[in-house]
Amino acid sequence: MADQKKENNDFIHVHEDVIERVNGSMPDDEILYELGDLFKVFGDTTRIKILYVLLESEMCVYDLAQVLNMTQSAISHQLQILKQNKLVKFRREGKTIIYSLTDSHVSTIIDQGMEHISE
Amino acid sequence: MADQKKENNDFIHVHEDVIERVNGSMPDDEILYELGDLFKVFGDTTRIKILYVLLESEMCVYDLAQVLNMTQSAISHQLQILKQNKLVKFRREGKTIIYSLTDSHVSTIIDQGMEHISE
DNA sequence: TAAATATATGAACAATCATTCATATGAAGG
DNA sequence: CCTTCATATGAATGATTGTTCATATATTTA
Repeated sequence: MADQKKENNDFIHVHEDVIERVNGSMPDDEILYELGDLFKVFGDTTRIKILYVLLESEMCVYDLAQVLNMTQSAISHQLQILKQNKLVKFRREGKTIIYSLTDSHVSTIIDQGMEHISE
Repeated sequence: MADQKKENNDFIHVHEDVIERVNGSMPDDEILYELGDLFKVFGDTTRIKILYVLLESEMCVYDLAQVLNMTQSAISHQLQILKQNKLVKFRREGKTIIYSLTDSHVSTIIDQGMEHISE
C-alpha cells in the first residue's frame, strides 16, 4: 500500500483508497432502493400536481380530478402510490374522502427541485 | 357565489372557489414537466449511488464503475443523464475524465428523502 | 334495502427506461 | 502515425409504469 510501484499492469487507474473510503459512506442497498422509490414518486407530473394542490389545500378525489382535468380513476391510482409512500394521508367525511399531505418534507423536496431547475 | 343554494344537481361536490385558488398557485405545465424530469433522475438506484459517491469525492468513470460494480457503459449512460440535468460537471485530466457535483441542491434533496424514509 | 354517489381496484396496452453489446471517438505515448 | 487507454454512443431488449375501461366496494339517502 505504501509502495506505489506498479508490479504489473493491473490497477493502472483504480484508486483503491478513494474507492474504499467512498464505499464506507454508502448506505445499504435496501435503503438506496427505498430512496429511489421515493423519488420515483416525485418523478411524475400528475403526482407532482397532486402534491402541489395538497400543499395549498386538502381536497377530495373528485375535486382533484377536476382541478387536474383528469379521470377519477387515474387520480385514485396515483393517490394509491402517494399513500403507499406515506406522502399523503386521508380521512373520510360522509361519502367523500379527503386527502392531505403527511409531512413537511414534501414541500422541502419540491422547493429544492424548483431551485435547481430555475438556475 | 354568495348564494349557496344548488339550483340543479350540477356541482354537488365541486368546490369551485378552492379549485380556482389552487389553480392560481400551480406553476406552468412546462415547469412541472421539468421538475418531474429532475426527480426522475433521482428515481434510479444507480444514479443515486453515483451521486452519493460524488458527494464524497470527485471520480473518473472507470473508478465509478469499479465502486458500483457495474459496466463502464452503463455508468457512462447514466452520467450522460446526470450531465443533461446539470447535476454533475466534468473536467478532463490527461486521458481520464473526472466527474463531480455541480451544486448543493443534490445533497439537500437526498437528505430530505433520507429523512422521509427513516420515520 | 334499493338506488345513488364517491372512491378503489384489476387487467390490458402503449410508452418509457436501464442495461448490454458492439463499436466509435478522442487523447497520449512510443 | 499507429496503438493503447478512457470514455461515449447507438441499437436492441426486457422490465417498469401511467392511463383507460370496466367493475367492485362502501357510504348515504329515499
